[in-house]
Amino acid sequence: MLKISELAGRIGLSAHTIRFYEKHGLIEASERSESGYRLYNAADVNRAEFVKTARNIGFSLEDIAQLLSIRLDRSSHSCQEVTDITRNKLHEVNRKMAELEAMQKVLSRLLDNCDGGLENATHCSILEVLDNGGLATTGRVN
Amino acid sequence: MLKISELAGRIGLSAHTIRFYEKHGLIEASERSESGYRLYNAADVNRAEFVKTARNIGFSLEDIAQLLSIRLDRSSHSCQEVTDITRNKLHEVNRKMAELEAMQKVLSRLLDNCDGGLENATHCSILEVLDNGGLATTGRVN
DNA sequence: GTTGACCTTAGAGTTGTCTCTAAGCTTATA
DNA sequence: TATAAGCTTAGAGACAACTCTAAGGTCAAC
Repeated sequence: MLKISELAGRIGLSAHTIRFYEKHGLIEASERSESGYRLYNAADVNRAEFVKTARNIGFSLEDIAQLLSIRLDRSSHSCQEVTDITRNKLHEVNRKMAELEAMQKVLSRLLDNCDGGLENATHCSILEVLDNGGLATTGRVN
Repeated sequence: MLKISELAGRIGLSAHTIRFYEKHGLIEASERSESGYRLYNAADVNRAEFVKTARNIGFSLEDIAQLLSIRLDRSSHSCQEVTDITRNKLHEVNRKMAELEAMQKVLSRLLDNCDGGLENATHCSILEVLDNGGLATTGRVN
């Protein structure tokens, strides 16, 4: 049976975060010592590691809560429920990537068109673009 | 002179957001009507449009505050200050993209290895991966 | 028996960007 | 003149995922 900071050290989270996860139903200590200390058994540790792994992959705490409830009773959930959660996450990641790619292109083009020298910013091409509502349509990167 | 909701309609922000930006020093109304209504002149509108354009590109409000202070007195700032802000933003975007790409790869691989059928989740390969600490080292996508 | 590390709780604070509410004043329209 | 739309302010609430604090109890070592 591990105490909270032992579990924390083992899975690489702070004790604070573990309590926070507990409050949100993700991690639990199946026992308490006489003095009220949380005590984690092997199953608790596995569950905590599951949470950490899912978090590392990028699942939200809410996603993880759903995954845990499936994990808790695998036979009454379908495999599809798991892939749905995973696919939704992938779509979300794809959406964010597309946004970031757009930003990346614009920022790169702003930098390409500006030498960034030590002269003053009176004719700075980046400020001009910002003043003119963005990159011109002509020659815009798609 | 535009009132707040006229400005809002013009640049595509809510009046709420414009007041919020004002509180953070990004947008200002150089005049008030007798009754206290904000009144925006052409320069105010240009400034607000600058803010909106920069926000669309993805600059944070803090970035924009810096860009605005340069814009306000271009001759006492160097072009380099502007490119520095832009370059930092690009680096930040690149970092986030790398994170998202890693997530994308893992999620795709999880989905590849799981048929996601309606059968129950007893042998769900995704749950297994999560239970085993992540994708195996052998064959890991770099 | 004292020090210091560790544990407990409830709850507040952080970050960034809004978004909304309440309570009341102003302006335009019918 | 009545009504509705629009404006004002200060301040609260939302979101995610922590992060920290205060005030105190517990435990191991010396």
